[in-house]
Amino acid sequence: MSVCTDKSVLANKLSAKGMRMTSQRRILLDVIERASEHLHASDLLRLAREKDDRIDRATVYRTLSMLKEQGLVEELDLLHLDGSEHHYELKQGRGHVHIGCTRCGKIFEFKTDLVERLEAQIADQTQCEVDSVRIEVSALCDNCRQVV
Amino acid sequence: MSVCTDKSVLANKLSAKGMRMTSQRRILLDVIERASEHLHASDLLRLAREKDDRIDRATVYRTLSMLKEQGLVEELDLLHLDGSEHHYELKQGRGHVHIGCTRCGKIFEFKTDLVERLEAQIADQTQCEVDSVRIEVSALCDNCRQVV
DNA sequence: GTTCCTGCAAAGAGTTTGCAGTTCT
DNA sequence: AGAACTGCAAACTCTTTGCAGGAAC
Repeated sequence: MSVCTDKSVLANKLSAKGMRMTSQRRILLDVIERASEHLHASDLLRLAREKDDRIDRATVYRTLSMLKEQGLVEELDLLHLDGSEHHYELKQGRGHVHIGCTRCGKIFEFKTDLVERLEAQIADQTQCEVDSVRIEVSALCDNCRQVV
Repeated sequence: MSVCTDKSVLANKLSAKGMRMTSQRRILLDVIERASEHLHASDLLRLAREKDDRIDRATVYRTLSMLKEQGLVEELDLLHLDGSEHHYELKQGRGHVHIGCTRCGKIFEFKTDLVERLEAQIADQTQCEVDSVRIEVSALCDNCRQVV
């Protein structure tokens, strides 16, 4: 696991927004950017502590909340397939859907233009100004269908 | 507020599934069926206690969890616009989306055939067997757009 | 030098569980 | 009679907050 020296994309964005950069934040941002899965707060805490074991839970929650406010990460529930934690991922282009398997708990991403179309419909038929769209599907995945 | 004597639709469905009917469940089912809004557990407890003040929190949670398992109610998060409670609604035909206003917290329902189409796409392009689709949109509603 | 951020510890919400007694079928 | 359900109380998980010291700008 590499030490994080260079400024990450997130760190640059945050600095640009005038937020302070601290060693804790640098570590947390790095973990979030490298994450291959959807992290929840306790994952993030554990991974961050591998780099600095004095990082506190409170810092993790405060950082996540700040990143959410700045529009850099998105909060998901992923259908609470494992407990009631929140999950976080880098804010991406819209157009993707999370499919969670109710049996094995695995999360799959599915890309579709229907999300954009949904936004267009809402803009068209309501007076609402859409901020974000969260689509979570519970399903039985290929593997689990064969096992059952 | 009327006393609930007749068997409700939910009660019939549950009996048909071989679940036991108790006075507590009858009250809870009645509240859920009459609800005009998306209830959370504490709403349900409060409303149920208007009819029988000995009903316990644990019974509410156990009943909700049973109804969820039986596929009669659906759990929503409604974007956690007010805290991190779960919300519940009667399981309906799919095709509807929840739009939550980030400013006033009000929840709007929006009907669209895109949900069905999404399911069709998933069935078509993945090996997953869809169980349910939850779409939650955060937005600024008409009223709040004018105020800001 | 001021403002913001941090760790610590404690509190808070929301939910779940073990148990002994009660109710349903 | 037997299984399922209930209230009570305690526990548990996830998250937030107040505070005093420390780091960033």
